[in-house]
Amino acid sequence: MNIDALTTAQIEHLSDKLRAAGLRSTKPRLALAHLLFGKGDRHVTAESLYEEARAFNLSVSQATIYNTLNQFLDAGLLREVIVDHARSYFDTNVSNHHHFFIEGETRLIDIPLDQVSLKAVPDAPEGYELSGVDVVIRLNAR
Amino acid sequence: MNIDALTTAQIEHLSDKLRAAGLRSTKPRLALAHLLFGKGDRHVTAESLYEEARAFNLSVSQATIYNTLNQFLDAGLLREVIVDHARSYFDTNVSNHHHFFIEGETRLIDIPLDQVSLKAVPDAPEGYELSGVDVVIRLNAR
DNA sequence: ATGCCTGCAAAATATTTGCATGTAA
DNA sequence: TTACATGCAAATATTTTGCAGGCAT
Repeated sequence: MNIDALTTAQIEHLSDKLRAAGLRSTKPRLALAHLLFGKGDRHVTAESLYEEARAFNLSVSQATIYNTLNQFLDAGLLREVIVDHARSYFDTNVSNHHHFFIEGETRLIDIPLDQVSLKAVPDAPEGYELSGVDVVIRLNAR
Repeated sequence: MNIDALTTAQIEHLSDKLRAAGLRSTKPRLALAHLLFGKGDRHVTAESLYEEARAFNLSVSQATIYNTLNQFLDAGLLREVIVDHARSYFDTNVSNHHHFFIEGETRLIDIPLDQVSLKAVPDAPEGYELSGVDVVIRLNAR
């Protein structure tokens, strides 16, 4: 399986998505966009995406993986989830929701927003404005 | 100001705390414990504690700062707060509570537990057990 | 005396960046 | 053609670790 197996319609769709985000449609970006957005919501790390890319017969450098993830992030195509100081996680689901994080594994699970809403959000301190609320529920294997 | 300015009572108190945690009472640990626990709840990074230690006329290496923070963490004297992949934060308040994090600054603010409790905590997926719930409210300067 | 601590420097890890080359528009 | 992308390697930043010497118990 590789990028040449994609249909013209798939490529057009991804190209449009990239251009709508202000990014040029290039082969590495198309392939990474396909991996990221082609099969529903998912979570990746730079490393997991790099390995997937190679399995997809795409020769991208790690720098391009990082650069692409950061560009997609800036463009609002991805969301970053900070749960582990060892590694950055990226979520293709950019809507408001929260996460389970399994300690010791490299794995996140989405929690729909309605299953974990807050009773009340405290006011931001004077001079600051709220930019986001992240809830992380940490799990251990039983 | 340096560690020799501490009273015998202060030193005894900190020594007891260290020994109760299963750690030997050494000069670097006493001084760091004084900085960490001597003035109410606070948040530090390895770097901020390192600078404070030097201002306190304590010559500790960065390795000792990191090792000590990790030992205190393992002993339950500190809690780690994961909000930023650039750096680790340690909180001397180990009770259940949440945080404001100011984007672009190196600063955390505690939120008392009763100001931000969840309506409901979702069940852990089969095979896992809940280990903690972290709420981070991100702020930007207005 | 023994085992835990510490400092120093080197290693390990994740991520970013400079620069020359390549490619989309 | 021109500006943006990419690959490679080197740089950066944080944290961890190996080892020799020091200190608490």
